[in-house]
Amino acid sequence: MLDERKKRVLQAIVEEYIQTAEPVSSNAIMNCEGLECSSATIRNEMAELEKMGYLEKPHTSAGRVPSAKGYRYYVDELLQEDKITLEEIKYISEKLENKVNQIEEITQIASSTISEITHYTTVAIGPSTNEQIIENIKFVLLNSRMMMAVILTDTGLVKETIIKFDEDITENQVQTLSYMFNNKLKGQPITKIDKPLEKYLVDEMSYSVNLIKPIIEQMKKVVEEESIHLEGATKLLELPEFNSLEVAKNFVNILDEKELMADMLNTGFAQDINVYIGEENEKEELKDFSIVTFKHRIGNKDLGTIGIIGPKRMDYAKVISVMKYISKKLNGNDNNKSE
Amino acid sequence: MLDERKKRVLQAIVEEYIQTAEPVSSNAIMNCEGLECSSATIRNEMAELEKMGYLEKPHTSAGRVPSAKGYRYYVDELLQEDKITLEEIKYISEKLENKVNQIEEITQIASSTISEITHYTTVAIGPSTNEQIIENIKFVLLNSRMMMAVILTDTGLVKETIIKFDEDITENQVQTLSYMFNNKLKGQPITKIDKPLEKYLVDEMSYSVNLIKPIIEQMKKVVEEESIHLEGATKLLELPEFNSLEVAKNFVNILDEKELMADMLNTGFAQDINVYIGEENEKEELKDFSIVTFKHRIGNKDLGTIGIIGPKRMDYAKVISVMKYISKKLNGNDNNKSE
DNA sequence: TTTAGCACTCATATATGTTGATTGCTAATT
DNA sequence: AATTAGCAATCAACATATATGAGTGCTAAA
Repeated sequence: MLDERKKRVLQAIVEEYIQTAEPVSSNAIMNCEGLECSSATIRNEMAELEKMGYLEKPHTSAGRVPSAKGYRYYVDELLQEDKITLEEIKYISEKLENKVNQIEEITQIASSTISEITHYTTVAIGPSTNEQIIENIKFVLLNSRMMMAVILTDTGLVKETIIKFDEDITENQVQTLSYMFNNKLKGQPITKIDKPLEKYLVDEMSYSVNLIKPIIEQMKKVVEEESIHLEGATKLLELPEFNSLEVAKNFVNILDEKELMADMLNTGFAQDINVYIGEENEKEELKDFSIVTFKHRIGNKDLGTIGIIGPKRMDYAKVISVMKYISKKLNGNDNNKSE
Repeated sequence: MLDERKKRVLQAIVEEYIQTAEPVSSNAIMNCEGLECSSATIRNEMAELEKMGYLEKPHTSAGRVPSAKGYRYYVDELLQEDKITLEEIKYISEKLENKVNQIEEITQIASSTISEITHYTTVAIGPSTNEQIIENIKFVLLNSRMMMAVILTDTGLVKETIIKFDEDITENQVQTLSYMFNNKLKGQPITKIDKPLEKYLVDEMSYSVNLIKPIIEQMKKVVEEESIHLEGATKLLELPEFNSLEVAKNFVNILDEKELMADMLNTGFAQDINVYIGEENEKEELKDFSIVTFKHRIGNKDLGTIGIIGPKRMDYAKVISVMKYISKKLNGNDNNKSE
């Protein structure tokens, strides 16, 4: 357990470092609130905090920098969560309330709003489709060789795809297909669109392979697609820690790897808001970054995940308060009178 | 007009510089084909070429670098276009023939193929929708307050969007709407989906505003959306000229600006393949890059534009031959026996 | 327990020297 | 008249030395 003054020192250092990105010296925080003592005293405290693992020194004659443990302590114990302004609350409300009709888009809008306010990069991923239940399937004949399939799920998600055939099809065929597919799939999880179904329809129901195969394949493909959405990809490049070309390149490459992003968003959801600081990230590539994520859900329905990715010295107070607010708004339990 | 040896020298310098990204010295090209003379002679030629504006010197004791004028001369007069290998031809054919069914996707596939082969960044933009003619409109009732609209155009383009209503709608309403819209819009340019139409339907045909307004607005929106597709965005970052953080950041920021990209692809199409070298680009931001574009069209139907963006010292020979080949393949006049 | 004082450390900045690639010119050669 | 060898001059790039100063850690006094 840290005594009161050590907490103060740690907090001051974390906050100063978040702001300046420069190692913090004993002088720099001497005049901070609640620290009315000399730099020498602070140096002593700093030395102890370092021994306990909360701080690090880049080199002997530099100031101190928070360690992962330091950030963690700060986030868990010291953070003050009221760093969201009234203007921001207003802005968020506007953005979200305007467009509540597009269920797929809402996560993206939330994600871009977060990026705008925090100036970090955000990643949004749609709901993991394979947990969803098919509510309805529509087939629409477009022309003699093209059909559109529309899949509706219980979460309100809509996936649509165009299917092309090598032979002509008729409105009648589409009708019976539509009936058949709905009959087999309504109320079933979306993963039931698979090879066995194709086999069943061809072998047992004696539909033509040329007809069924493209339908199943295309629907399967579109259903499995994960839609990842990046916002503010270049924002981090403005930060001083990205002044090394090495790091900047690295970051851009990370963002390019969609799978990594998806993984990142899909790990562990113990709390409503999850914070991973530097080395706490499972992926090696992310160990220089901090990540804050939350799931957008209504009831127990997963509607997507939003993550923010920033430097280890990200402004946790702001990020977390913004995330909490948006999460509350999205997930419906908003009893906040913002206007 | 340049004499034969000057041409040789210019060509050697351009090609060497494209390969190495280092200023080219008189020694370096002494043993090039058709240049059996001493470095001193080459130096004399180089000095003259510089005076004429084809070459530049970064500083006194460095080699020469081609100027924009130099590249231009090279592209117009000296370039040999057979820099596409058999493997590449095979690869392209495979990629393109595999997926000729998705009309929207084809431009993107072509674009990603080009990026893979050339190792530059490519940008693809869909056909400019507002020239297209509506062939058919389908409305599909999804549930009591959601409808999907599908628009088919003469180029085979399909746009679809979900429309939500504030009041319940019936299958019957959708039927008459569908009839009405098709009646008014079939054979019309896509730009006819506009405010006057809304006004007409509401005022003259006495449809409910609550019904018509969301339909028109949403369809208008989806039709106007420009779909820009980037491929290999990080590839250029590997090139030595992007070793300056300044340039790298600048590049990433450029790619982020969708409008700029769209503009870039939509300027001037005098030739089938257009080459803009450095300062020749209208946009200030692009003056350190070269851009090669071509339009994907069948007959006089515009199906999209593909552009490649690379350093001024891009491998024009390769890029142009790949682009020409793909353009030929896409645009149908392929009388090349590749297999 | 706190703090003033001071020697020590070390990244950063600046100046200075060295190297080597490359040019441009001149004079000799073809 | 055109080509080429030879050589001084140039200058970025690298390496090395020197100075600066911000910041610490320790000691001893308050």
